[in-house]
Amino acid sequence: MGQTATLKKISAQLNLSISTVSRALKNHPDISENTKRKVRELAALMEYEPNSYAVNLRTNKSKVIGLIVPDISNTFNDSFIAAAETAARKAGYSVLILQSANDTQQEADNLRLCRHYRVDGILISQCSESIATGLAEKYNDAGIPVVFFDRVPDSGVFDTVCMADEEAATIAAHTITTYLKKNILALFGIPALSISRKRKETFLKILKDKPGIEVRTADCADSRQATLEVSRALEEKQRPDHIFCMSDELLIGTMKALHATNLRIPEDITVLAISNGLIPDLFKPTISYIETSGYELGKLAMQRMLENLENKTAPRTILLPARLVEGGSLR
Amino acid sequence: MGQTATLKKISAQLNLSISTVSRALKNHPDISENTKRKVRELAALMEYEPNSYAVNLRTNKSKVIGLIVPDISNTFNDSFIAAAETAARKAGYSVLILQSANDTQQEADNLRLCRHYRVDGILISQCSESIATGLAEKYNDAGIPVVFFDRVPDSGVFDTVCMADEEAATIAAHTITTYLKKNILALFGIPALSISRKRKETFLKILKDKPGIEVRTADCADSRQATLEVSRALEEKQRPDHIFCMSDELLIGTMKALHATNLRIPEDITVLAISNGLIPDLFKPTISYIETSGYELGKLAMQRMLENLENKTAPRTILLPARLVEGGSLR
DNA sequence: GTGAAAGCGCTAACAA
DNA sequence: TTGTTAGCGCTTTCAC
Repeated sequence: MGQTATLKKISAQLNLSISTVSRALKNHPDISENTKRKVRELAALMEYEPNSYAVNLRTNKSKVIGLIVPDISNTFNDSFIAAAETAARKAGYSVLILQSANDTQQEADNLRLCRHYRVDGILISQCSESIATGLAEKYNDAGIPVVFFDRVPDSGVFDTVCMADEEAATIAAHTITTYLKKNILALFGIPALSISRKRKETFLKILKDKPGIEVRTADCADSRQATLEVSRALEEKQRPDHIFCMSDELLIGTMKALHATNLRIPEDITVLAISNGLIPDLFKPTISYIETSGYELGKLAMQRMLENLENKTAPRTILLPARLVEGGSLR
Repeated sequence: MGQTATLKKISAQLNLSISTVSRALKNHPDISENTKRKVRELAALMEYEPNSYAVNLRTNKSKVIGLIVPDISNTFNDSFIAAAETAARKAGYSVLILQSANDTQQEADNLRLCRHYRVDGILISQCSESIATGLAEKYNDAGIPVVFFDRVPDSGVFDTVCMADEEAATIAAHTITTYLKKNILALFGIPALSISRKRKETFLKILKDKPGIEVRTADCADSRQATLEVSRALEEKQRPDHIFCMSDELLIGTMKALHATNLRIPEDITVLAISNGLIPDLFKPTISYIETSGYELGKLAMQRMLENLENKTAPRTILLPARLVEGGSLR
């Protein structure tokens, strides 16, 4: 590390004690203006930067927030991260980002790393339901706030920030009745996640007893599987006249399948997605979508975290309202 | 923080000294198997996790690598980050991700934060040319390796990992002669960045003296501006028969403009981009592109960083070879 | 207005 | 094989 400036070195140069220098840099009222000036000047010259490790060891505050996501490279997660980082920075916090790669073991490792780095709080979008939830309780008890976002656990005992899933699914279902669609293919994510289950249940409940509406659903692990499911459905004699995708990933898979056909949107088939907003705009016509803004969610989640860091309050469930953004894929 | 386990607490419970416990957990040969077993059991029970701040203060190694990017939410950067994080994790490092938001001041702040957190190394995609470069020299001198990626400085005195820009631009130019294109619109990023300049210069040099080829270029700050430039060019009486985009962002802007017309790809106009690979596949037909894999680059850059951390060697310039991925947008 | 000293949790040289 | 001790850089109480 070469010659890093420390309080000791500064104090030696100025013939002052370490504590005086420390106080001077903190603008402590006890210290004379003259001393403060001298200290500050030398500190600037030597490019003094407090050693966070010493500070944290002493104060037991790391000013770091752990952010655990299943995967960074995902238009939703990355805009979430971008917003969260910005909000944290404003409050003097940094963000340690950890990927779980949809792996339960790695998710547990990440929680361990958060302990290792003594993070002040944890923001997590869980990949496995059980593990994270179990550990979260302990962290909360230990005074480390845990805020779940996007992929949140079901029970109401944790702080959660996510889309209004029921509302979004309701909008999606109502669109179908509004546009008089008859033959629906609806794609959802893996049912292990509460976010998938919630959206699917609500969606189906509303359409269930509607006469003359045929709904077929598929649980897709990824975009590739969505392509497969859509291609298969399109080959059947009663092909869908409407496809609903609960995420960007599934929309991408769907469009790949549609592009392989000559079907026109919206004349021959209509499409609706739940999306972060970038992807749907790339198609012609643009795809109508129900917005889930990673950016907004990131801002909200970090705000909630900072609140908890201020003083821990009772768990709250924060829902980001859903809204329909009209593209050209409905008719 | 409640009751965090520490060496002290463990040693008290077992009537051992702190150092014995420390050594036992490190599997030091001096310690008896019996003691090791007892210590490990209690440590597991108490969920002991070494306090990284104490460790780092003592060892002067943080096991953290600072990763500074202009912006996280960008398909290139996020796949880079994902790959870099994975590679770092395997080597026992964590990654502190900092955004510069294309702001020189914030970039300088991020470098300060890296000092504050005493990161072991810095990976940076710079947003301003001068600042980062100046500081990097100092860090390197202080024994903190700095590796530039993607948006790298020109001079050969730093470690850099990026695409083979000249090669990519060469491929792009040759495609034009191969397909007998006559009227080219070529979009580049802001010229303040060496990556833009390099690609543009090479591209133009090759096409310069080719008879019968008309090249028009535009420097675009973002996707919106690309849309504008393309729309404008398409309205002219001598409209382009080929558009080249040096990035995904510019491709998105270009396609938005093309979607607003009735021009068919590739019959009426052809398109080629330099891209990370996700975006071009969303269109119909898919867009041909010269691949710049954020994922590959992230892996390479982190490998180079780890090498430097092992033992610092002379700066090296690592280039990721370019390759053309054929879609349906050329003819 | 300034200094001395203790201690955060850990490692490692030295002692026993 | 285990214990003692010093010290990493900082904050903070207490003393002067």
